[in-house]
Amino acid sequence: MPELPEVETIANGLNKRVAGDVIESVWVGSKPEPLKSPPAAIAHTLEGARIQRVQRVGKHIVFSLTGRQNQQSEFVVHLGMTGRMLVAAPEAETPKHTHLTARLQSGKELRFVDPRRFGRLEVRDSRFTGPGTEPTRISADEFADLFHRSKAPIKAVLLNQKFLHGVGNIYADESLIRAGVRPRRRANTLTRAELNKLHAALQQVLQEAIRAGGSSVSDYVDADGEKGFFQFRHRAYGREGKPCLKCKTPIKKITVGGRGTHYCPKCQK
DNA sequence: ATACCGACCTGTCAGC
DNA sequence: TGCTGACAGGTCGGTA
Repeated sequence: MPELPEVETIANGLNKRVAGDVIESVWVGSKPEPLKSPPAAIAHTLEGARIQRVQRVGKHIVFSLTGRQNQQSEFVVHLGMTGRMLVAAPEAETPKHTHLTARLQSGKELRFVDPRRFGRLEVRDSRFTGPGTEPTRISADEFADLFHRSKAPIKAVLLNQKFLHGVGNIYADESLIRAGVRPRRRANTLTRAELNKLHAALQQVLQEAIRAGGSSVSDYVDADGEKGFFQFRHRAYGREGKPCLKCKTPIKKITVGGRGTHYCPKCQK
């Protein structure tokens, strides 16, 4: 489901609602799939801990915790395709596919729900910095350095979290159409001017999407149950057959790196 | 080293 | 109405 702007929106929403709260008790579902840490370790780290703050790192939600003995730890959540972190009243019905619930001192309940179980939960005592570089902060020079050597299609490189973390299928397509670059172009064939354009386009798209609260494709909602509205500003993603907003040429859909990929055959070179 | 491809899961929707 | 298959915002590990 969620890429950088959606995760950022969710993390900010969670931060507003649970920062400062204390986790009193934790229930972890028995299915091992969504867990990267053993259930007992998750429960042990979370119970009694105070949530200092909630932030986004790449596509991950990071809860910074202080334990009973003042020890620092982190609870790292990856939502996969369909994961959700919800803050609910305890009496609210528990949704299907709930894998973790945490009772908070304030009376609220934090819930992790994930039908497809592609999400991951992990506790750790060292700081999580993510697999790659933050696309929102990278400079044009660093950006060019990162990409100019790879022979993979530029879209595949944008999706590779070890380079930039946080960019997913929607924002890869949206930044490429804004930069006028075809998704199948080998990264090392992009000129410096094109890389600069792509760098600017990506940062602009991410910023706009964050301001819009993310893209709600199908059923995405943030921590408050609010939909984002960046989907109305998509130029490529989900617009197969519809006219390009610039030149009216129908948007094409192909597969790149195994992912559905949308682009304008005329505007993108 | 690099790059495809299936696997991991469930839900939804289009087509028959 | 109901079945089947394709597809979905992500990542990992295997194979060529």
